[in-house]
Amino acid sequence: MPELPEVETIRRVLAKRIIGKKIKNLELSSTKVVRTDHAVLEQALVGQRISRIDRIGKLLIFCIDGTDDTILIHLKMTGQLIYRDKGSIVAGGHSFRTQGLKDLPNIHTRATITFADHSRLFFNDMRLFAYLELVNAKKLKEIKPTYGIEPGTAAFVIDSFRTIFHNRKTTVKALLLDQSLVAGIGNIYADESCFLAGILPMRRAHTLIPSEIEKLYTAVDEVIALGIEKRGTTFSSFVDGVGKSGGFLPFLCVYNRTGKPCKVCGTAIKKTVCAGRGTHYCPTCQK
DNA sequence: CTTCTTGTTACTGA
DNA sequence: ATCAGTAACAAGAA
Repeated sequence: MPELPEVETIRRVLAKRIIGKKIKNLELSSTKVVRTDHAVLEQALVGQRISRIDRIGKLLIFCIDGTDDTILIHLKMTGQLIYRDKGSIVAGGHSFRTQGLKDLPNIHTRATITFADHSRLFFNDMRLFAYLELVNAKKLKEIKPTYGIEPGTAAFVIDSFRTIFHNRKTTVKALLLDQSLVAGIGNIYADESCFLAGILPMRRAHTLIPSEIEKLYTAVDEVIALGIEKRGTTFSSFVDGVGKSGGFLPFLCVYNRTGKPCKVCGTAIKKTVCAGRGTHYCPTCQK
């Protein structure tokens, strides 16, 4: 489940490796993962270079040098972007079915970009939720305002956070997961933020007193920053831009720790459903 | 076999 | 009209 820290980790790893490289070839699957017509994509990409990689929330934006067109990639739940140098590519010759998933391409590879130096970028997705799409500057401009304030940016200020919680009857968790309000938080970091703030995720947002909103604001900022520093959480399928696991798993306090002792007070971590998602919390530390 | 997993959206109902 | 809650999507693990 790549969330902001995982997507940012991928962005940083890939930026170091693919920016400025000439795109030589594209291999695209006919699944719905590739949303743009193949011929149109080839026309836009082959012979061009990626000038920069941006990110809004969990959405990656690959800018194409010399044009206003961009490639959007959303990994959704099981998407992966893995870069391989020329020498590390496993030679073909055996079928995908008998091939290990660490070999690339594999059965889940939906797009492959080959650069002029023979290095490659693989876009994998086990389920077919992730997508790759070519959009022009006008369309991208329309997408941007659909995202809310983002932890780690100048727009992430306490006043905006207060406004989000003002008069909202829904749960704290639902607000944190709403990308149009706060961009980049998913199930893992929502639960972890609530734990750090000492607030139950199922609390109604308007019942939070000012000091609680401040605590949650700080908690979100800190959890996301630490997540980025530890290069994301590998819980199921996340790997960074070169296939490495993230390092945040040992820092999780509640997510996927049902029944295990709270790291602060020793109480067994509980799990319930909130905002339609598995929700983990410490019944003692969180009020 | 059933149940559970999640990011986003479309739909439902109040 | 607005807002909140949930089913659906998909495919694999347990």
